[in-house]
Amino acid sequence: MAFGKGHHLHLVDGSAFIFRAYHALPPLTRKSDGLPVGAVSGFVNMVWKMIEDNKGPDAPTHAAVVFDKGSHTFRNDLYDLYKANREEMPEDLRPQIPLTREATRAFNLACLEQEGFEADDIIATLARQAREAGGRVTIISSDKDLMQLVGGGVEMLDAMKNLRIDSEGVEQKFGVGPDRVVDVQALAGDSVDNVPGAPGIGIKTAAMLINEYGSLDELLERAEEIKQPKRRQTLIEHAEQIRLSKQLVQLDDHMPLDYGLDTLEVKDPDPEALLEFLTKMEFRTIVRRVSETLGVEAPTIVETSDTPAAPDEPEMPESKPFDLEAYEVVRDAEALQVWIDRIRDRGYVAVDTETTDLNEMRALLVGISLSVEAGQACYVPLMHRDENAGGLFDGDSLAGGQMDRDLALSMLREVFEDDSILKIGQNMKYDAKIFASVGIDIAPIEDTMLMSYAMHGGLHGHGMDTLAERYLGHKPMPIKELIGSGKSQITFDRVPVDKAAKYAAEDADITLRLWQTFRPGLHRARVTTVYETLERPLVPVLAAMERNGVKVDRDTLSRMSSAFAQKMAALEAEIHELAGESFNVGSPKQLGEILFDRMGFEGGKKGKTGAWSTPADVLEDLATTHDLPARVLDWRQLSKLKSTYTDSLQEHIHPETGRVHTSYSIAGANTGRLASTDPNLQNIPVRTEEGRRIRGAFVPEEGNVLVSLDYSQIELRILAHVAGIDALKEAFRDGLDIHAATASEMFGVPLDEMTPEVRRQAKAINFGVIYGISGFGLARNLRIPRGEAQGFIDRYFERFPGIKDYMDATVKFAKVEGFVQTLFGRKIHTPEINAKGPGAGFARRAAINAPIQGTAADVIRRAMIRMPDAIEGMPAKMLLQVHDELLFEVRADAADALIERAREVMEGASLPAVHLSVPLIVEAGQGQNWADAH
DNA sequence: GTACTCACG
DNA sequence: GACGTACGTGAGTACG
Repeated sequence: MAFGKGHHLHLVDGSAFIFRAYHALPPLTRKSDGLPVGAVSGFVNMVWKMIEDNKGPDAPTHAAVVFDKGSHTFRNDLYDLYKANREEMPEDLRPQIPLTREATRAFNLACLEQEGFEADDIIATLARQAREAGGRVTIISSDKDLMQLVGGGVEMLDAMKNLRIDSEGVEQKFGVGPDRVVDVQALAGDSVDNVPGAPGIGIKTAAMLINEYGSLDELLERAEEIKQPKRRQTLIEHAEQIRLSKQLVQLDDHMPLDYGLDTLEVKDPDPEALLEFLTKMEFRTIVRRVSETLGVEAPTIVETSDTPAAPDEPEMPESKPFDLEAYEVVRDAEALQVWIDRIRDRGYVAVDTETTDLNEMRALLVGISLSVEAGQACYVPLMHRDENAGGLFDGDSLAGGQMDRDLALSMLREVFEDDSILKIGQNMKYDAKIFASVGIDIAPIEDTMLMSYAMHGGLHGHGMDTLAERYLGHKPMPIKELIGSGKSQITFDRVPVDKAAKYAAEDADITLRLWQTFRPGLHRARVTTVYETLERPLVPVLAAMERNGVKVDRDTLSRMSSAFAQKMAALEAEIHELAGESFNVGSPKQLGEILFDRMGFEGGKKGKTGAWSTPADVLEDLATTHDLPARVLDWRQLSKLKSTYTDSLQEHIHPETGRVHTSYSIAGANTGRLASTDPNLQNIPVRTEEGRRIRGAFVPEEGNVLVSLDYSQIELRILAHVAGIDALKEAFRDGLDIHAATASEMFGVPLDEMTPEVRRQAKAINFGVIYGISGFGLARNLRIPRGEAQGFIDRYFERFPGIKDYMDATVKFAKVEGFVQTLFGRKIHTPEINAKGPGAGFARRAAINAPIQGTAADVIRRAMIRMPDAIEGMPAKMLLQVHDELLFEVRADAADALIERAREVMEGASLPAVHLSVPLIVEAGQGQNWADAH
């Protein structure tokens, strides 16, 4: 039947339905296996309600559900920042997307989507066609972007509020008729979609201007006539940006479509197909309702034994015991295919890789374990060596009974790179890097370690052993049983396959069970957003940075090592001479005996073990009166630089890449900071001239430069914001030297009369505040009497009373709730806060510091997560993060462009989630090595 | 394996 | 009134 006069087309904004369903509903999982289906369930209910509500005389004759497809549209080509501030799609929503398509078809509704276009464009095109054919259209959506389509037989319907929107409704919302909505939107911009518009002009002003001038074109043409000088200037200066904005908001109603309106005719749902889908999803209520309405018998949904924990129950599930004998060894393609089918059926899989090395850059893939259901897991051995062939010549031959590695990987690739299948791992960054090394880009992912970090940060570690014991009541098989320890340790590929399989499959099994346990907990603890925006998206970003590595010049380090060794030998001789005897300068115990027992110096302290303690500050005091401690300090500095940096860094240069590849632990630091290990590249010297030379060994490849961008005073800025200190905020807004400003405020010294000494004291106090200041700590840091330090603190609190209030409030919150929070919702638990004794002081200061340090950590995490997209296409790589600094390597001619782009991302990183009342400022530098890039 | 020391933010 | 303290990390060395 050809669409025409008297016909009525319903166009449903399907993507909006999905997001509404996802965010409005608690996380629902399919009972039998834990598959996330909350959004599907909500979607199905909304579609069903829509169908029921629209029966009767005005029922649609034609209908379609329209979806967005892909994230890149022609609008991104017009403006690369379009929708750039959108948070990533939550990963537990991703596998539900194909299911909503399936649901639509199960309802016998046309399901439309097209690559490169938004759902809105398809809707616009169909609405135009229907109107031109003389029919009526109802758009089921509340999206204001669609309001431009209203009029001439087109209406909108907000299905949630059951509200019809016609031309009049649009005029109420925008102050202009539907035909001028685009003009108003172009002027006002849209923060949600990141449409720039004209700065300082909102919907109200935009509507007024359009009404006055009739149209946007007219307005821009006659902008000179505008009376308000500022507004006139804005419109003239931003005319291009406004025209671009119009292009962005203007829907394309002439899309090429492969189907006509005629094909969208409404058909009744086929009860069998619909109920089959709903039964598969295990939606009991809707199955019953649909059956009743359609007058058919409801199919039964099989009850399964492993019921997930109810919301208030503890997180320990009553689960199947672990049975190592039940695990399967996959030895051929047929067996692997069976597992792949099971995975596709489920939509998710727990994965674990076994390798030859804990360091991903050296590690070779040995085998892969998979699990799709608690208690059921398999191991796919790939590169195990023949344990019996330990001889001189056949020691490297492969053990029998293993699949061809390349075949197995090509089969698994289809699953690991499939957008609709969730891959669950414990510390997925490790596995992602291993897979990257064999050319597999694993996504989307879920990480049980990071789920635990988001939920239990501060309570305990997040390694698999800890989590399995705490939350599954199960102690995993220790790896030592397989590979031994110490000198006789072997690599995993030497472990017999059958033994290896039990260990490996158990890990996948545990990971799957942890995921099932943690999933509901994440929402209950209200940290889903933290996990989804600050933890999980960081995994691929860090994996890429670590694989990039940073080039380190071996010769520079080697020359420095030799020079240090010579100087140390000379100092050592001098020290022995001064001491009158030979001893190990590197032994604090022996040094203490020389200094305090034999030479009779005062001021030494003994440690827990009764040995003398000789930290640098004590030696510094002694150095004022004697040469020996001074020489020891020099020796220690060189010793540190040599062993920790110039020597050890050389050993970390990767033989193939010639670069140093650190590893970041995401869940290591309690506050949300990253930690760098193996080697630690977050503590490369910078404070002394001698040490700073080590940074000179960090270099770019030929034709490139290193670019460093760092947040200026980010923690103090955050403090000013969270504690609401107006004086500090103003100082930051005015771009003042914050330590000098603090000193001026405290001591009444005018800024232009500030002395370095007074500024230094204020600086120490500023840092002290962030650390949960104490008179003792400040006194020690500034080397002043304790009473004087306390006086400073009292004066500071007097000048900035908000700080004290903030500290007290934070501690009180921690005592009541057991945790503190960052501005982005990260929780840091404080289990010791109510303890008695000295521990209470530590916990108190940690609780004060955590929200500040943690918020800063969250900010740079957000910047890092956005960075790959922001610098896409530029000849630049992000290499390192050092808490408030990001280091890039970029082709020399693109350095300035990179700085501009990266700075924009970093300075705007808190948005749109948090609007700080102080600006975030990023300082940038570039050079031929890391020292010069500062 | 623990303690001490010291490099960074 | 005494006690013991700046916050967060990782790594190398000595020593038991």
